[in-house]
Amino acid sequence: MLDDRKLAVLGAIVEDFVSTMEPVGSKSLVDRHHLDVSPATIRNDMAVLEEQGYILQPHTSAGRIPTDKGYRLFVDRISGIKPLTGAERRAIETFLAGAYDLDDVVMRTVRLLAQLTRQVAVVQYPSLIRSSVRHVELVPLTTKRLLLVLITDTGRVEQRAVELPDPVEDSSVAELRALLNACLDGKQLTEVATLIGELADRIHSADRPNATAVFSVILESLVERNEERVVVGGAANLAAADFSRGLREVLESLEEQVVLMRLLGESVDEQALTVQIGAENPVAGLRSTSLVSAGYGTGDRALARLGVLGPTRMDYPTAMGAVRAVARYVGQILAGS
Amino acid sequence: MLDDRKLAVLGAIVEDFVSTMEPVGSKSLVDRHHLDVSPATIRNDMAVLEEQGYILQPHTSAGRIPTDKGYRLFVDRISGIKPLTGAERRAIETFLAGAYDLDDVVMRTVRLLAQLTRQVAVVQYPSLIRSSVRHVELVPLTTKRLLLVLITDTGRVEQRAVELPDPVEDSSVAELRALLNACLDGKQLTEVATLIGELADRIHSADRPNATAVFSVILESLVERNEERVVVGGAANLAAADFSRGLREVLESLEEQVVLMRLLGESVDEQALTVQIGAENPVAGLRSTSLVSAGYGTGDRALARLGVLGPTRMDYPTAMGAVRAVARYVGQILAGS
DNA sequence: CCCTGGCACTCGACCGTCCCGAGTGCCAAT
DNA sequence: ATTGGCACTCGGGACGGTCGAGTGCCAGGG
Repeated sequence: MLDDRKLAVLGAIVEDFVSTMEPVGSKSLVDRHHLDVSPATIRNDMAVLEEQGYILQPHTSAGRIPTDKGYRLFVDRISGIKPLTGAERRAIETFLAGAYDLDDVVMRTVRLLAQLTRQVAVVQYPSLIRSSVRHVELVPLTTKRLLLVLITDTGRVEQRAVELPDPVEDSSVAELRALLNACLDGKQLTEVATLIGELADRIHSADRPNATAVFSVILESLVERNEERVVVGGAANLAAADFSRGLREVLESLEEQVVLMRLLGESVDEQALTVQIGAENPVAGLRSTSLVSAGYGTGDRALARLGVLGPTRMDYPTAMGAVRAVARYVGQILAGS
Repeated sequence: MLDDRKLAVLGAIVEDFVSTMEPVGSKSLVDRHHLDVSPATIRNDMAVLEEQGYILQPHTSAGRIPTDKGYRLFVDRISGIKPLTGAERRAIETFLAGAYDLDDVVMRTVRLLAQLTRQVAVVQYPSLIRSSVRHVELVPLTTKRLLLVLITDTGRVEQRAVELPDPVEDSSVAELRALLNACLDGKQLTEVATLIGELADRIHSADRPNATAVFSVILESLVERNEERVVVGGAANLAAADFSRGLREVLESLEEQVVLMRLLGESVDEQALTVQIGAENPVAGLRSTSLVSAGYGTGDRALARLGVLGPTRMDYPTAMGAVRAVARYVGQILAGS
């Protein structure tokens, strides 16, 4: 029911609208893209496309603009993924290779994506849940206060203060630290909860109040850190794509970690490149934006997601190319360090 | 040369313009504020004020708007600092009291300031330089890699990976850790550089390559971390105050840590409440914005600065009140923890 | 000397009108 | 199925007139 040519017409409309930001008419279509038919034919095709809901005209007797459904079809069946240029690949490589830190990797990735796509970049920290313990450290701050440092194999470091019910001596802190490391080292974070449960029974009753304080903080870190961090960058790019009124709404959404998690969290276990267009995404304030995202991680399991957010009228092929490439490189960097 | 009434007129102009965002004329002034003179008199005063550069008219035969110089005079001599309401004080207190972490304090402070003033909030992390060492921790990750954790008395935790030239055993790591803590504990960070210099001589020659690697990372952390972190929040509030074209510029500036440091760094050792208006501030992209900032810290020394950034036409008395109050509370929280 | 009322003037904002042109839908012809 | 022709629609820009807020100036009065 949708002709090859009609698809081509839709593709052309999307491309023209993305680059000019103006409704596109039958005349301008035929000479910009060398379709070998007359404007009248295009008009007929357009009428069909409109009837099916892929495009619409903002006012009578104006050009057409794609609807969300139109972009969806464009992404799924018409456009490809535009690979990066060699120069861009090299830029990514050198820029990311300079990172010395997980924080630094994430920060650089955000900047990179934002600059590459001229959109807003969002990068989620590698999920705690999917990684494993590399080391647990307990540092006495005062006699009634410890600092708990949890280091994962992805290089992420979580630190939390622990308030102790009883004063404690350095020797028993060392003991607890040794115990924790012996028990947790190398284990998946998902196992930690049960392991700690078993551990609790083996503590001398005198030390038990303090130990349980530490344990509960560890558990808190794991549960509550379901609110994983998402870093945003390149918000300035929103100013260029004028959402006249919606801009405030979008900026507000971008400042809410919870909202960002919901946005990215939709398909967290998929490694795949995903596009959420306009109203498809779960956040109300972002109904006029699209998200192109991909999972990244070491090997084949996805640790987290990253992507770019822009107006629905964004350059999908380019954005998809950039996101896919960056996700791969970040995965390599993480695996290599 | 500037009459009491002329000052009052300027004040009234600023207030009206801030609240209505429209040029204000002589007529509307006299009945909004009950000045007991005729519009004609006001007009004469306005002519003088304009001649002196405190106000200007955007087009002939329109109302007047304040210049940067006008706002400056307003802040310095006319307006006071508007104290917060009781409800606001309580809100600050309860909101900040819930923080369990330095990161959390900073995050909450940013949100608080942004919400209180409906402007963009900027909060600088407590300066490393001005704080002292509470603990140094070395954690072996592999035999050729350590994690260095540096904890300060303000609760700030810096972590850095150290690549070692030679493989190392746990025992010698423990030794080095003990040595570092014995030497550095409780010392001001400013002294650390010299202390480490002395320490280097006391190392067995076999361990020296590894030790110097650790030392150099410590020193790096101190020097390079002159780029202190600044956290920004409430950027959505910029959308309300329409900088039609400048918005992109402003958002870009807010994403550059270096720029923010320059902005706040102007007067870092002053505890005082400071207002930088329009072109007074050192950042080119922020020529149409003002910054109200104050130092905060424990006791009488300022650890860092926090403040709000908004269009030059902002409500200075309220902003100043909020910034001053929040700075005080944050200082208390930091001292108390 | 400072304030005031009056007056002529300016100019931006608003509104209605008009016109143009891009773009459409429909239809008959190929 | 495609095409050329044709009448139609409607948004946007140009033009012009009115309105009113606001100004500067000046002469008169406390």
